[in-house]
Order: sequence, then structure tokens, then C-alpha cells
Amino acid sequence: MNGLPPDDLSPEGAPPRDVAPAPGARTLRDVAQAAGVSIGTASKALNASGRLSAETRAKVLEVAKSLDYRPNDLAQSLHRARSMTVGILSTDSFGRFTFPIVEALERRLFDDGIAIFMCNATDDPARERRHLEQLLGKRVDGLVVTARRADKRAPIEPVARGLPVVYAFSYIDDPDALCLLPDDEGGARLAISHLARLGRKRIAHITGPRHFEAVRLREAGWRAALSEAGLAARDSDCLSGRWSEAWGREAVAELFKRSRDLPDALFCGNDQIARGAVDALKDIGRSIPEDVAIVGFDNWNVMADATRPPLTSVDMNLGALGAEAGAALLDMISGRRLAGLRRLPCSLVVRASCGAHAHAGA
Amino acid sequence: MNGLPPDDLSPEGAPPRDVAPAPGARTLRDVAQAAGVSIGTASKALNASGRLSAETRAKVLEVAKSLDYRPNDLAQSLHRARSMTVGILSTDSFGRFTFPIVEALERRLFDDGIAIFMCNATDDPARERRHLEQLLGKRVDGLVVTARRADKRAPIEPVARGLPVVYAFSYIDDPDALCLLPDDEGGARLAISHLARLGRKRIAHITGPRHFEAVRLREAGWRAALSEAGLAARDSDCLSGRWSEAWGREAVAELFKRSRDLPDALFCGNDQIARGAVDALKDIGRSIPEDVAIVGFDNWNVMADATRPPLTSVDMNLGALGAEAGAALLDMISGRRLAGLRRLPCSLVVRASCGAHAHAGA
DNA sequence: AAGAATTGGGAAAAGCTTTTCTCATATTGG
DNA sequence: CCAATATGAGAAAAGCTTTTCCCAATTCTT
Repeated sequence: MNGLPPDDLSPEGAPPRDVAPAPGARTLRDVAQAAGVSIGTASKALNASGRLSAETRAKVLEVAKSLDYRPNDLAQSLHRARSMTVGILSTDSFGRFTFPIVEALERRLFDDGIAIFMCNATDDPARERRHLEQLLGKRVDGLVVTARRADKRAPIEPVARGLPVVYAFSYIDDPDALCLLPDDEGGARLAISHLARLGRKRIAHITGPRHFEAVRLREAGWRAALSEAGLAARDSDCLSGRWSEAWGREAVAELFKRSRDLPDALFCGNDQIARGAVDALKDIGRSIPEDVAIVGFDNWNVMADATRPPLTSVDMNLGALGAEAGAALLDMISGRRLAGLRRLPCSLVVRASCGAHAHAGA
Repeated sequence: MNGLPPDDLSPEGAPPRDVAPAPGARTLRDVAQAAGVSIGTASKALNASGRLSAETRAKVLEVAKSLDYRPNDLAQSLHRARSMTVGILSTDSFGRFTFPIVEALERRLFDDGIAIFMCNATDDPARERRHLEQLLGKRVDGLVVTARRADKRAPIEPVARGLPVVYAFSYIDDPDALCLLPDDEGGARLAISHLARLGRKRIAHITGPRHFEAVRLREAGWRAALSEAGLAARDSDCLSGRWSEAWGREAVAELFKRSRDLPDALFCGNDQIARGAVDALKDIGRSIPEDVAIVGFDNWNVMADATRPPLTSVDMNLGALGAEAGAALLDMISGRRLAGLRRLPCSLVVRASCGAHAHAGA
């Protein structure tokens, strides 16, 4: 009806189904031809640019629609020198922490028409390098580098080539790099001051391995907030171990084998440790939150909600971090120079384990 | 030293740092010019094609290296009509289940030089449609559609346009579509026959909501394997509820309030239910695995390992599923027609909760 | 040493869009 | 009725590679 090229008329006797209907996608030329105009005119009509009569415009649009035409981003990108893509490169495998970040990031960038390449280097520098090559070849407009745990890493090479890079939930030493991290220390302070406000006097800290910077920062927050609350921070009340429930149980056994001066609150380095601690406390007959109040870290729902009682926990707001990384990257892509290490605030999600008003939690 | 274009000599008096070193990436023309050959010759040299003298080849290669030249994938893709990209579209948000799939998929495709666009539609059909538009615009070579839970979904549109699509961990009704799913029934049989072999006589089943096909299939597997083992499958021994620990606890309370004919084994629909069941059993004084053996589903490490005793669990091998999806997609991209619903085998990961030789598990 | 056969490299088209410039037609003003 | 101005649309270049075809120069054959 509208000058369709004859290539989708199936041969007379062939079975009507199962013949791949479109050998390739339609091109602007197909549209122009079918509409009886030049390629340039068709382009202008579709992009609402140039000076064209309303009729011509409408005709082209109609034909384009009937042909299911869709501009070829590859050609557009080539022309504009802007690929409208961004790479996200995870040093180690994607995990529980990178998910919310990536999700929010993708959402933010998608709103600006940018698609993301997902690359997983799994702790293999050679692999990371190949991924980088691939992304540079694809002319990504920017890069987000992330990691499972917020620890210092080696800088990504292309910084030197002027490609915008944001380090999200990971950081490097270069002061010219933009690094986004949760405010671990602030998160810890949130937990401690909450407990102190509830009248707890002796707040111990069971946490993960000290080689994590996050562990050191949270410990610092614990100390600082304690002293601000007029409470003492004793070294023997800070136990560093693994990130597991088992460690939470062991640490509680350690802390509570003393006969006097027992903690009346526990701030745990993550929710798994907290859950282990809760189990161990119940095993030795302490009730929660009456005898011991507990606050965890990560606000990992499956853990926090399943614990009995449900865990009050510090949330790193990783979604906000991801969105912020996306916004910052967009800024950098449009020419702004952003740099420095930014710490984004955590928040406290109150459930029943700390003895505050437990909002009849789910 | 090798005919570099002068554009990276910074102006005499300008600060030497902070002047973006490369305004844009190098092009083949830059290389050709610097090497004193034509563009075509440079291309041949870099691609090891055509007939060229060894010197010319070496010269071009050297210049390319010194300029840090990297071919523009956009132009290559445009030329070859092959973008070397694939989209992965998640119906609902990416979660615990999609991760291993995506990870394995990405790895498999990366080995073939294909990068993946990650798109998250978050249960929003309009959003899904826009993502699809974007991917088609980018001329992806194929599409993987996935979901958080293996449930039937509406077909993706572009199937009609001849674009290869694989449904991974999700499926549609069309017999012409290729759908990859875990063999839930087989997984359940694995669990039950294992328990039966260990001498358990009354194996109950606590599972998730029946509107999940996986739930119905696992229940079917439970029934079938019981009868094959010569055991009875009573309806009252199969409890369907939520996917949570809380439900596991409730269901145990329900099952064990009877005074006689109590189950000596529990097959749970996922590891969270299993963990809840373990806790509840311990609360009523049953020991595991002596009194009651437990098998979970998902083999979710953080759950299975943290449970006391650690959970024996059915593993859906989602990594293998992702890799298989990648391989199948590659096949389809290279022209093969693949179709049908394929169920990939599960496996059983034995830990201490079922009373089998507990390999001194971690 | 002349003709034939290699050989090495260049020119140009194709792949798809966007955009600038130009030109022809139609319209308006005097 | 002629000149001047809008107006609508086309031609072509640019963006970057790959690939085919072709030509000039060298080498070999006899």
C-alpha cells in the first residue's frame, strides 16, 4: 500500500510461515524510497529538524511506522562520536552489594538514554584488561568501576585517555579520581548513638577482618560515638574476625564468658555476624533486646527480617550510591571535572532487636 | 618520532598537566597518515589480511601501537552488520537467582568477543518495551530474557523480527521459543531418593506458594520419588506457604503438633524454609539429623552453611544454565534454529543436615 | 631482453545517519 | 509583469572500517 519493497512477498508456493520476515532491519533508505523522498529529507522528517512541509513529514512518519523502521544506533553513534553506552566493570564478581548499585545506576542512566555494558572481571587482572579493551573499542562514553567490598584497588588505565570514570563502592589513591563510598564511620556512629540514647552503657563491637577499610572505619565510628556519649571504648570490647554467623557466635561466647561487666548492647559489623550473635545469646539464656540490644550492618533484608527478633541495622543506601554514581558520570560526560572521595550517608533501619519502638515489623 | 600528528603538543606556556591528552580516539586515518600508507593498507596490515610486504605491515603495526590505536567497534559493526553485543533483559529486578545466570552468561559470551547490555525492566511492561526499543536500536545480535522466578511470561516482541532470543529461567508458551529451566521435578526426586536411601520413611514437604510452577513441579517430584521408593505421599504431609523462614517455622509447628506418625525427614522448597524448619525443630527438642533429616533447595551458601547443622540442599546449577543459554544463543546467532523447553539437571549438595557422611563441612 | 606473472599498495564503494549547503520552485511585493 | 524573498527538498560530505577491484612496479621465464 505504501510502496513497500517487494522483498517480503514470499514466493508463490512456499509455506507462508517460517520464512524469516525481515532479512535485516529497515534502513533510512528503505523509508525514503518507500516515501518517495530523499534520504536526507527522510532523516529530517524523523528527527523533526530542517524545513519540511507538513505533508512530507507526515508521509515519511507514516511509512516509517508501517515499515517498523528504527534508526541504527551504530550509525548514529558513529556520526555523533557519542555511543550512548557506559561500561560497568566489576573487579570481583557481582554480588549482593553490587546489585543494588548496578540496578540504581542502570535506572539512572537509562533515563538519559544510555545503555550499560556489564563486565565482570572476577579478580583476574588479565580479564579486566581485556574487558577494558573491549569497552574502549566500543567507545563507551564513560566507565563505572565497582567491587564487592570497598577496598582500595589499582587505578583503571583509561583515566589517562580522558575517559570519564567513577569508582563506586571502590576507590583508588589518585586525588583526581572520583570515588563514591558509603560513610562507614557515620553509619557506625548512627548505630552507637541510637543505642546510647536507649540507655545502653556497655556497647561491644563484633566485626569483620581488619584488612577491610570499612572495618577500621566502623570501629573508629564506634569509638568516637562512644566517647561522645560519655562511654568508654575498651579494646577488649572490639572483636575482629570473619564476616560469618559462626564468627558472631564465637565472639559472643568470648565476650560473655566473663562473669561481670557484661555488654548490654552489641554493634555488629554485618547482619550475618549479628544473627550469629543473636543465636548465641539466646543459647546462653540472654533475651534480646531486654538483656542485650543488637544492631547489625548492611540491612540485608533476608537476614534482618528472619532473625528473631528482627534486626535493627545500618543501611548503606547503596541504591542512592548507584544513582549518584550515574548522575556524576553523566556530569563528567558532559564535560564537568569531578574528583575526590565522597562519602554518602548511611541510615539506620530500626527493627525490634534494639528495644526501640518496634513498629510491629513484618 | 614516527610522524605523530602535532595535536598532542601542548601549547608552549600552558600548564603541562590537565590538558586532556587525546581529544578523541585515534582513527585508522591517523595511523595510515603517520605510517605513510593509505587507509586500506593500514587496515590490511592490522587485520593480517591482503598482500602486504612484511616491512609495511610491521611499520603500520608499530605506528598503531605507538598511537595507542584501537579500531572503532561502532564502524566495524556498522560494516559487518553484526554488533557483537547481546541484550539481557530481566523482567523483574535482578536478584539472587539471576546473578549466577548472568555471570556465567557474560563469561561465555565474552569468550566469543560479545559484550552484554544489561537491562532491568522491574516488572514494568512500558519500561520493558522501552528497553527493547533501545536494544533493537543498538542492533543487538540476540537477546536473553530472564526473570527472578521461573514463571510463564508474555513473549518478547522481536521474536517476530527474526532476532534470536533465549528465555533463561523463564519461559513462554510458544513452542518455537527456546526456554531453559532447571529440572525442578528432577531436583526434588534427587532429594527424596537421597533421604529414602538413608532409611527415612516419612518425608514431608514444606514448600512455597503453589502459583509458582516450580512449587508444583517439586511437589510432583516429591510424590513420584516417594512412590518409587515404596513410600506413601500423604496430602497432609505437603504444606504450601511462603518462601520465608517464618513459614518454615510455622509449618513445622503444624506438622509436629500431631502426637504420632511424625515425619522423620523434611524436604523444603527453599533454604530459607529449611532454615526456619531447623530452628523450629530445635526449639521443640528434635535433633537434626538424628530425629529429623532436612534437605533444602537452592543451595544458597549463606543460608546453607550458616544453618546448624549445615543444610544439604538441591542446587539448580544456575551457572550451567547461564552458560548453556549463552552457548545456545551463539548457536542461534550463527543461524541454527533452536526451540523447545529444555530442563537442565539439578544436583544435590550434601552437608550435615541429612545425616549422610558429613564431610567435615566448613 | 621482451613478454608474462607476481607482488605490493592505492582508490573507492559500502554500511547508515546526520547536517550543511545549494538549488529550484512558488510566493509576495512593487 | 518583473524582481526579490521564502520555502521545500535534494546532493554530498563526514564519521570509521573493511573489502573488492585495479594498477604500477618488480621479478621471473625463455
